[in-house]
Order: sequence, then structure tokens, then C-alpha cells
Amino acid sequence: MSRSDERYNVRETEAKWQKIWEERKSFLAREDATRPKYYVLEMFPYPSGRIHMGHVRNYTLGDVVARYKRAKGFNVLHPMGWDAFGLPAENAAIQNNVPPAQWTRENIAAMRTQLKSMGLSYDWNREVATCEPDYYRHEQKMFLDFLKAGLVYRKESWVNWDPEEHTVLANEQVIDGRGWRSGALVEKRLLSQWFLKITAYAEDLLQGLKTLDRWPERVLLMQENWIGRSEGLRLVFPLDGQDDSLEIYTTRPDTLHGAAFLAIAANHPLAAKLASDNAELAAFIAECNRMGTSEAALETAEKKGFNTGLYALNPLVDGQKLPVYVANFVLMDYGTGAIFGCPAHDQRDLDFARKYDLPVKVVVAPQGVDPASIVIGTEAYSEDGVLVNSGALNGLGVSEAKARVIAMMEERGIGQRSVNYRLRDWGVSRQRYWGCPIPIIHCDSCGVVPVPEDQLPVTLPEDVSFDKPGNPLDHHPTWKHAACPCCGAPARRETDTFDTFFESSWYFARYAAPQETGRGFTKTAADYWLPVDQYIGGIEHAVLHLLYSRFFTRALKTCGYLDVAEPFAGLLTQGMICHETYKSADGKWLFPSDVEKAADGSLLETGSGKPVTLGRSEKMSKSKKNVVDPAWIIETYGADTARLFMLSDSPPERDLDWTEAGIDGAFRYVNRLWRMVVAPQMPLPPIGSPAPAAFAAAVEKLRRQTHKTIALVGEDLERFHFNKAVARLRELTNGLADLKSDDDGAAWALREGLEALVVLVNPMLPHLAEELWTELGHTELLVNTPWPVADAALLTEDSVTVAVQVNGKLRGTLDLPKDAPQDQAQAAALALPAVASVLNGKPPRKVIVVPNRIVNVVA
RNA sequence: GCCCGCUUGAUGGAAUGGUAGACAUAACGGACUUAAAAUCCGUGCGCUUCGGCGGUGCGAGUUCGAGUCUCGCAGCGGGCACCA
Repeated sequence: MSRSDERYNVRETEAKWQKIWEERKSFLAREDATRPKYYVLEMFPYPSGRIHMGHVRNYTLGDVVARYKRAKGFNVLHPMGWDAFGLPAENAAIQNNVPPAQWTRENIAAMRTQLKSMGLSYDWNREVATCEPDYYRHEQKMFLDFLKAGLVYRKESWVNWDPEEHTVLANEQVIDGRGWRSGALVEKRLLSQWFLKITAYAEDLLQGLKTLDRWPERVLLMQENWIGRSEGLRLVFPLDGQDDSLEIYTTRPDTLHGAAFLAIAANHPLAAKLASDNAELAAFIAECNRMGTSEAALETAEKKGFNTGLYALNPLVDGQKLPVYVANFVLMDYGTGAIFGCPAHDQRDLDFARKYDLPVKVVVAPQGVDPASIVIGTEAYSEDGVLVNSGALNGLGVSEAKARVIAMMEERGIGQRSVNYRLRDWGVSRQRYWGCPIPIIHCDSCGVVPVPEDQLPVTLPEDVSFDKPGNPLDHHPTWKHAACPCCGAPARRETDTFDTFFESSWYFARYAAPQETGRGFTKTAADYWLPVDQYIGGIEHAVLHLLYSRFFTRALKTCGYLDVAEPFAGLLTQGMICHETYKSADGKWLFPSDVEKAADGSLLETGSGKPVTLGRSEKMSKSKKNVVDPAWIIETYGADTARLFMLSDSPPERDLDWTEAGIDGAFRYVNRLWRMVVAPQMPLPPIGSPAPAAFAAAVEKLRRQTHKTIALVGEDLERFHFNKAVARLRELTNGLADLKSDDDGAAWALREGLEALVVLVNPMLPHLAEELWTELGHTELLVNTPWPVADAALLTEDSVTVAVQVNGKLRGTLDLPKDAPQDQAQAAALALPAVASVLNGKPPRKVIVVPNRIVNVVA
């Protein structure tokens, strides 16, 4: 049997190279001052038990970068670990009666095996699991350090309360105002909770965005909007006939003449005071508190208010009395929890005014428009303009008027310029079991007492029961009871645990020194490896995870842990994996594996043969069953094929459609490449044979293509244009396959081209590339082989094809010497018959010559 | 509701403001084969009087020249602080 009849044995080959890389410790990272470091990190997964296609895409992207940078001579750190705390483990415990710790550890083991089958170049010695005490003990210490640094405080905060299950619900567990399991109407409850002062760094977090020049623009914008810096005025309104007054915050002090009402949040202290002897108001406040805690719920709810009967006096308009409402769209957490409403120039205020029949007075008009002609219907005018109907402010621009009013109020001592942020402090308390215990003890006589550092870690007990509703830590027989570190009297442990964003806010630093026991990491290791040079993950983390990590980095710096300004220097946000959806005749979702194509192209349910309805391609999700199991793909086609498919066609930041045909196409390419090297069309000269003195024209052309591909694929990888890199490699593959002549030069150029192809394809198809590298006669591992350098002499062309247009329309092309003089290009273009016939003997009005690109004749 | 993104052949996509559709996928035709698979070769936006004309979601604008820049509109998708 000739080699061309053999088939590529994917499974054996991939397993072989994975074993060799592991034995030779190819991917271990060590600190090394002699080489530039490169830290590439993919967002670590929640250990759900099986990898999904999103993981495959994420880790393939990271691995291509890691392998490429290694070949470019960088000292690469490429670690992996587990974001192991979280709700699903508790849900599994309740549903399947498995302890969360066991469930999580089994999932980690299963997923680790799956990830290893992908051939990812991780330093597995640095693996971390956040649910293990040797990880979370360090964040307990960080919390205590933050506490000492004044970055932690306790305050009352609202949560979603399920009255039937006696548990706090996550926003995602509240569906249409009801608990997802119990179906009970969710209430808001006040609980005493721990907060981290992220707002202390608000300005720095905002300014820091300017330094992140390798982040996607839209993520920077989302962070900027999240921080939400605004400049405005805090202003005190006296209450008519009361000793009391009300302080409001506004970004539109210029519209004070158009004020129609004041509104306070349902949780405003004044509302609470008034409600104490007003049952109707108390009921209204209770209704507000039944709304979800999410911003979307607040914003989309119908604007409602309760007239308190109080009036406030407009400080700018003598004698004007404004009714004071309690309103459901005013947030206690933002500004002062009180606003003045100017219906003509704010949409929410207008909606409110229309509902309660309040006056709408125009005080800003577009430049040059008669204010009398402006009629406000259902849309407020919030654009820039000139002040009208505003006494002394008339004629001023909006920004001048703002400054004038602020100055006036500051002068009168009833207001002050104020910078406000939408950003709120980070509530880190969670009333859940499967999380890192908050290292605090509550003592009846000493109050809230931090656990002394020498008593860390506070270990999460694993012998817990989910039989009773509520937090298992609360009804654990012994865990809660501890002696007060101050007075020694019997006291209670804090049963809340940390938000799981806590763990993911510093894991990137832990990877720098994962074996360190004294602290989370050593300063030397962190300062060597950080910042992460390239971070890769889903866009869904664009705001919270990234912002919390940026905050942690600052807080850790404040506490002397490290000395970097930002955790992630570069960021790549990948798109989602989508797949067609299928529904059975009775309207149930079907897995793609349960659907087959009939001979006539129609879709049928496997087994029953019933017809299947095809739905649009959507994000892969368990609920719609449009998922494909990566494990099955890797078993059937191999890791290289799965990796190639992830990189082909779609740019990484865009959504990717998973198709059967696409994976087949990738598989065909893997086999084609294998055949080309194993059974080339002509015998290859030995490694290192001297190049012939001259090459035939066709061979010379191929060599140019080879070297151009080397140069361009490098550029593509630097810019993460993986799909373009794949396209170029396919072009080179086609070029090599087309080489027909069989003189010495051709054979030499074929070896040169094949070797280049194998080395260039290595970051994407590492197993196949190693195999083919050996096949080509090399003994050194490809993982240790440097990236090739293109021969500059072969990159320049001596002639170029130039497009010729008349009035912007293509009329022909010209082959011109490279960098030909402009007048030569112009003369050649005008001489073209197609150009001459359009000009019809008349001289052109103008000729634009872009050297080596285009000649445009303006007739 | 607010914020953000996307829209190019049958499909995924390519195109420093300069020849729209590279490279793939599906389809179709051919070669090889007893046959199929695999493989290889070819066709491949629409209209056309074969000279061309029209085409990058829709409508305007800037420019010698617009898929690319500007404004407006539509459709689809994502995020919104206790999912991670």
C-alpha cells in the first residue's frame, strides 16, 4: 500500500503529541528576566461538568496566541483554573442530593479531561480552583486588609426575598416578579450587608480607561457609561410651612424655571417619616418595594407617584410652590435620592407630568426658534439650546446657564457644584452556602469583629443539608458558633458568603504564584507577570467582571500587594456560538443530533421520521437544545479540526454559526494537508539542501507566495485576524498543490513551501503540525521551533496591476512597473481604448493617479 | 426605558476611502470508480440587445472615487449591578 492510500489517524496522533508535550514539560512557565514575558489568559470557566462550544472557541483563541507568542520568543504564561463557587452547585444539591463540593470537584475532573483532549498549551502546574481553602483563604485576608484600609463598610441594602422558600433570589431567579421555583410574589427586603468602596476609585477607574488602548472601543464605552460621571448641582429646597428641607441632585440646573414638581425615592428617609402616619403612602412604598431590584425593571415600569401633600419652594423662582411626590423611578442610591422634575426637557419627568396633570413649561429652545411656537406633546426636548421663559437666564446657552445657576446657588449657600457617579458601591454579601465565607464574627457585646488573621481560613463546612429552606450555614449544627476574638464569649459567625465575582477579581494574579501559601501571590511574581498582556473572553463580562478586577487591582495596590495600574493590558471579546434551532411536530425543541436530512432536503426527526421545523440560528443554549457537544466533535474529528473550524470564516469578535458542513470542511482540510506532506507530488530534497541558483518563473511565483504568506499570516495573528490567516494558509495550500513542474528548483520550493505551511499552521493545528514536522524529517519539536522570517527580497513585486476608472467607474486595468511615474500611468490609462471611447476625443477635466493602485479619469 | 453592537452572493465571510465578493460552505456539471464515499477539474450576484447596466438593509449627504466617512430610518442581537 502506498502512503497516499493511508489515512490520517487523528486520535492516535493527537494523543501521542499531547503525551510528548506533557513529558517534555513544554508549557511550564518560569520567571526569566532574559526574555520578554507574555501573559495570555482566557476567562476561567465555571465547572458545569462539560465544556461547551463557547469554551472551545475561547480556549482555541487563547491557545493560538500562546503558541504563536512562544514561537516568537516570548516567555509565555498561559494558565487555566476553575471559577468554582456559585449557584448551580446549590441547585444541583437541591435537585440531585449531591453535596456542592463533591459535585464541583467531579465536574472539574471531568472538564479537565475534556480540556486536555483539546491539546491546549496550558501550564497545568498553575491550575487553581476557587472553592478550595488554599485559594479562598487569601481573599479572606484581602477582605480584612481592605477593611483596615477603609475600603469596606456595612450598610442596609435591598434584596429579592422569596417569602415561601425563605431565601434571597438572584435577579435571574425572579421571573415576572415571582420566584422561579416557588412562584411566590417576590418582596424586597432590607438586609445588613458588606460593601466594597469601589466608588472611592470611580474617577481613577474612569481615567484609567484612557490607558487601555488595546481594549475594544465598545467595552471602554460600556465601562464609561457604567461609571456614569455627571456634573451637576446639589440644591436644597425649603419645604413650605415646615422646618425641614429637601436636598436634590440635578444635572440640569439650567431648567430650574421649568420645574413642575419634586420627587423622592420610595426609600428616602422623608418618605419613611411621612409613611409612619399615612397608611396609603405606606402601601405605595410597599408596592414600590415589590418591584424587582434591576434597573431594567425600574425603567420599564409605568411611572407612578404619590402626592405627599407637601410643597417645596423653588429657590430660583420667588413664591413658586412645587408639589412633592414619592416616585417609583427615583433611585435612593443615585445622587441624593431626590430630584426636581422639569417635564419639558426630560422624558421621564414628562411622562410623570402627563399622568398627574402637572404644568409643562418650555425653558430651553433651539437657537433661533420662537419659544411660543414650541409645543411639547409626548416627547421632551432634551437637546442643546438657548434659555427662554427663565428671567435673568434668558438668552444664555444651556452650559452657560448651568454655570450661572450653580454659581448663584453656591453664593446663596443653598447649593454646591457636585460630581456624581452612577457607579454604586459593590455589595459583596450573598445569603448563600456555596461561596467563600466572610471572615467576620458577630458578638452580642463587641459587635462586628473581624476574624484574626491567624485563624484564617474560615473554612466552609462540607457536611451540610439542603433539606430545610434557607442558607444551610444558618442551620448547620456547629459551624456558626465561635468564640468572640475580643472577649471570648460565645458568638456567631457571619453566614453570608462573598459574591463569586470576588474570586474572579484576583485569580489572574494568583496564577503568577499559585503555590504561595503566605499571601495570594508574591509581589515579585505579580510585578513580573502582570498585567495580563492579552485577556480573552465573552462580551457578557464587559462591565462587571472587568470593572471589579480593575477595582481589585487598585485596592490591592493600595494595600501593598502589587504595583501594576491595570490588570488587563489587552482585551479580546469573542462572539457567541450560534446554531439553527429545530422543533418537532408537537412544538418541542430538538437537539441537532436528533434531526436528520431526508433525500429531498427536508428535515426529519431521527427514529420516528416525523417532520421537523427549522428555526433561525440562535445562541447555543440548553433551553433551546441547539447545542453540539464538543466532546463528540473532538472524538469524531479531532481537536485540530474543531480548532480550525473555530478560527475559520468568522472574525473572533463576531458571532459564529456552527454548521455540520463547516466542520466537514475543516476536517477535509486537515486530511488534505496531511496527504500533501505524507505523499507529495514529487520527492522532496533532504533538509538543508542548498537552494538552486535559479528557479523557473512558475516556481519563483510560488516562492513569492510562500514568503508573502509568512509575512501576512504573522500580521494577521498579531491582529487576531485568525479567519484571514486561515484563508491565506488555504491559498498557499492551493498554490503548493498546483505546482506541477518537477525540476530540482520545484522540489526545493515545494519543501520550502510545505515547511512554511506546517510551521505557520502550528498555532492552529498543533497536533497535525508536529506530526508533519516529523514527517518532513525534523527531530526538534515544533513547539520549540521559532517563527519563520520572510525573505524581504521575495516580498516586493516589480509590476503591479492598476485599476483605471472613468468618473469612478472601472473601465479596465493596466500592468505597470512598480512605482511607475505618475505621468506614465496617466498616459497609459488615457491610451486604453475603453477610456478613449468614453472621452470621445475631448481632453479629461482632471486625472487622479494613486501610485500602484488606481487612475481615475474625470471626464 | 437606557446604553452598546451588527446588517455585503444561496451561506460564513474578504476588501489602509481606490478593481466588491479573497478564502471557504452548500449547489450544479465533469473526471476517476462496477458503484458509492473520498479525491481532482470546472461553473458560480442580478439583468442584458453581449456594447453594457444595476448591485454591500433603506433614504439623503461629503468626495475625483463610499461596503468603508456624516446624518436620518428600519430590522436583528447583547448588557442593565444577586447567573457567571
